[in-house]
Amino acid sequence: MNKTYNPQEIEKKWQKRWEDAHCFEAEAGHEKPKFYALVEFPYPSGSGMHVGHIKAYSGLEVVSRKRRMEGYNVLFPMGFDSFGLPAENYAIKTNTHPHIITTRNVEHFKDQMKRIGFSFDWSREISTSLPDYYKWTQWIFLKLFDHGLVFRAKTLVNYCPHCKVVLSNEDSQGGKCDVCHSDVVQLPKDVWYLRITEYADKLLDGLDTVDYPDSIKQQEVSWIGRSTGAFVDFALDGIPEKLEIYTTRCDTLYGVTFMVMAPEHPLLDQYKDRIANWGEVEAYRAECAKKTEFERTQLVKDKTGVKLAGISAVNPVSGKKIPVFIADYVMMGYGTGAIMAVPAHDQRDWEFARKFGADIIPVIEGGDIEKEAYTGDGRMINSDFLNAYDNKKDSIEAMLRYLAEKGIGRKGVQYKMKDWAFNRQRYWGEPIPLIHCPKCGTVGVPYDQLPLRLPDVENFEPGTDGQSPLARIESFVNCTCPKCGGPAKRETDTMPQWAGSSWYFLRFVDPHNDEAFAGRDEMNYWMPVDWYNGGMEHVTRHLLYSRFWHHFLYDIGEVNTPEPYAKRSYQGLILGSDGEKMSKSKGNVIDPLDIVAQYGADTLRLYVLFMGDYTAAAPWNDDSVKGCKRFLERVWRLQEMLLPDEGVRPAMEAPVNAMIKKVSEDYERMKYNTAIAAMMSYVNELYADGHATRGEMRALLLCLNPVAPHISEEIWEACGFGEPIYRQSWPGYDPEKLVASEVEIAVQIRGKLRARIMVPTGLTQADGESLLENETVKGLIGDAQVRKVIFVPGRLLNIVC
RNA sequence: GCGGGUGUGGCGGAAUGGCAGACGCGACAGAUUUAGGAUCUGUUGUCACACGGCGUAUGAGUUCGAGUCUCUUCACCCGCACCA
Repeated sequence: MNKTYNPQEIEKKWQKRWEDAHCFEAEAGHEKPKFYALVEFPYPSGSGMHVGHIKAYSGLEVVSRKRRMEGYNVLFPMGFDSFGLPAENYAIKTNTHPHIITTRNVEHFKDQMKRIGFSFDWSREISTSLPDYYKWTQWIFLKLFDHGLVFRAKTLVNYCPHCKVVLSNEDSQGGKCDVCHSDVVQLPKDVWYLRITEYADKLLDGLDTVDYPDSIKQQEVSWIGRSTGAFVDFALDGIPEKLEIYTTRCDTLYGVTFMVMAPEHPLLDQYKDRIANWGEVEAYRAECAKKTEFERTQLVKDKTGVKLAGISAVNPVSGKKIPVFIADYVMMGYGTGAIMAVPAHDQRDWEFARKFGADIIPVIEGGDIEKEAYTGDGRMINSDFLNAYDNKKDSIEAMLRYLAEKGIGRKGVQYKMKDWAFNRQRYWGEPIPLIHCPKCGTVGVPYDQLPLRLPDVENFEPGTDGQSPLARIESFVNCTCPKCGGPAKRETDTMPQWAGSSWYFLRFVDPHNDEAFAGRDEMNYWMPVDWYNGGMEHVTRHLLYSRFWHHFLYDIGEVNTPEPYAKRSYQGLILGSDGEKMSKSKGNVIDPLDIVAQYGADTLRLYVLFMGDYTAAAPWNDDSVKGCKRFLERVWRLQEMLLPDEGVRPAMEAPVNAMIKKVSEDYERMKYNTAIAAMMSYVNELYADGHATRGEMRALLLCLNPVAPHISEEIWEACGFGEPIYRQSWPGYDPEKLVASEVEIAVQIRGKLRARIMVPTGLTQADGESLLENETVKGLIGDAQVRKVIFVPGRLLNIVC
């Protein structure tokens, strides 16, 4: 060994070896225990990989390499989520087909991933934009359609004027478009939905059966937002229809002093000739429509509204006539779009009542309703038969019974989550396989005609009329109805970005199957995914959507488990060196391939795992990258200190075993930073000694391999340790040899540190008293009376005197 | 407003209720070097010459012992949000 460490050279060499040996491909047999590790496949953007991708993949990369060495059959696949708006926008700009752009980007990404040395199974690569793949996306969609989970409705939708597409609720969080971040507007539109709300309870209950961090579970729970309450019918004066409202506090019905309807409530249009001040209503509506979602929910503290003239409602329990308002603090998208207002016990109603001069009648004892609404619990008052109850649980139950008896109300459940607006008025997505027949209505494309291929177009520009570019292709649009054979037209919307990723993990288990999305045997063996790592930003999008699809496939008997992922984890962001989120505009973006060119892939991998707690955000630091390179160079130079002994010297037994234990455990806990620190400490000990035996070196290289596979393989080979590390077993440790024969413990007097003494290993709690004979300890106690001795073996001796 | 989280040296960060600051960066010193760089060795929370004292956002509490557990206050981050 007289070479210096040259990462560029050895990394290329080992990447080729691994590829030629096919050593990271999952084995076809099903005898071994399996381990399915999944990381979120990327959208192949033109700018290539981001350091965030490296961190996201490196975590399970380490676990996968370790599990292979432990004898598992490991599936660690990679593919590309290749349909999507950025490629299409770029296509419009450069007038190049998105397929060409996507193919180029995929090749670029793949090349980059290989240069990092990730141990992905490339034989199972998939791309969601390829017909072989999206055939099955369409197939699952048709199954959803067949089971009544696809519907079309004209409602207010989230629309991005910049991208010219309808967005789902999940894609417009905070009133911003998920793709371009511009303000989303509400428009009435006729679009396709998937009935995800039908699965709300299953998605909630399923969380109890999986191993996800609490932060993720909580976020899903609050996004689904289940609430239980009651629907109550209010009669309206002079209108034959009842006004149905939703409330979680039906026991406060006696305190209802007015009603509020959302400005968009359909009943208004239906009976507009009975509304004396219709002009005022229309003006208010126009004003509301102008506000963005953001203004309507965040900035507007002042309640606004219009009282409907000529209309009043009747409180169904008290029989009192009460006024009806429209106000934009009531949303059409939640509950029934109308509420019963109880100003004494709801702050929003209270504010509205104050401004519009409505009565405030307390029905729960407590608080001071002159100052604010009282939302706490207490005895019911002014409420007839409910006055007998002193807590809301009982009073709600009593009222529910009453409402049911009288037939004016019923128990109900509401979710914040809305049905999934499932459409894009764009080109680069899966064509929705539905046909509109004037005679038969909406008909699914027959399964044997899948895939319904995306036709070539000349112009990818979305239509100004809100229609997809597909609508301009007559040969695509015009077809015959599969039912009646008559002339019909194809649906021209495409599926949203999240369609292809909602089931991709299933395709990985059997990617070349052309009979089914995946074979039963393969699914029974590989599913569920044992460990899925990805970004926190996907919790209320991809994670929710894919769980929904999987629950559905389970219900129709197509997959073997309801939940797709047994365990989920996430990684923290890598921030720029200025502590800000990396972005091109801030100029703080780090290109991972620059780091590879300068320091090597092993240094990059080591750094992203060492930089801090894996789940926490941490800023990039160039100097720390150098420190990681320095560590690898120290490992490299250990070759100069090598002793011919194949074993481990007695003095090194404890450090070797302790390192193996720490690394083994910490890799599994995603505590990569402390695992690496343990290896650094171990190397420091070898340097302090000035020597390392071959046995001591072997242990280090095996432990280091999952993080820095190239350098460890290279040194392994140079030392002549035999078969490459990818064929070796993970090292075990001997618990007996974890600590040396003597150990230093702390001596405390009343909890204050006073001295450190060496004691033999293996003392038990009972030996504590005997330590009082130690000279150092005797000196500390002096003449004092020992009242209590606390001895924690291996750690400390605390004497109370 | 609701939910979740975080707060430890100059910096990134370690610590099953048991020696706070592992490991790394940076800094300082020494060795080597014509010099710089690289490398190796040492020092590096803070006050103090020292003995020792003080230190994990804040104030209290539990305990032989608290960064860790309980309560208080403050600050910051993330998610949701007129959700009836």
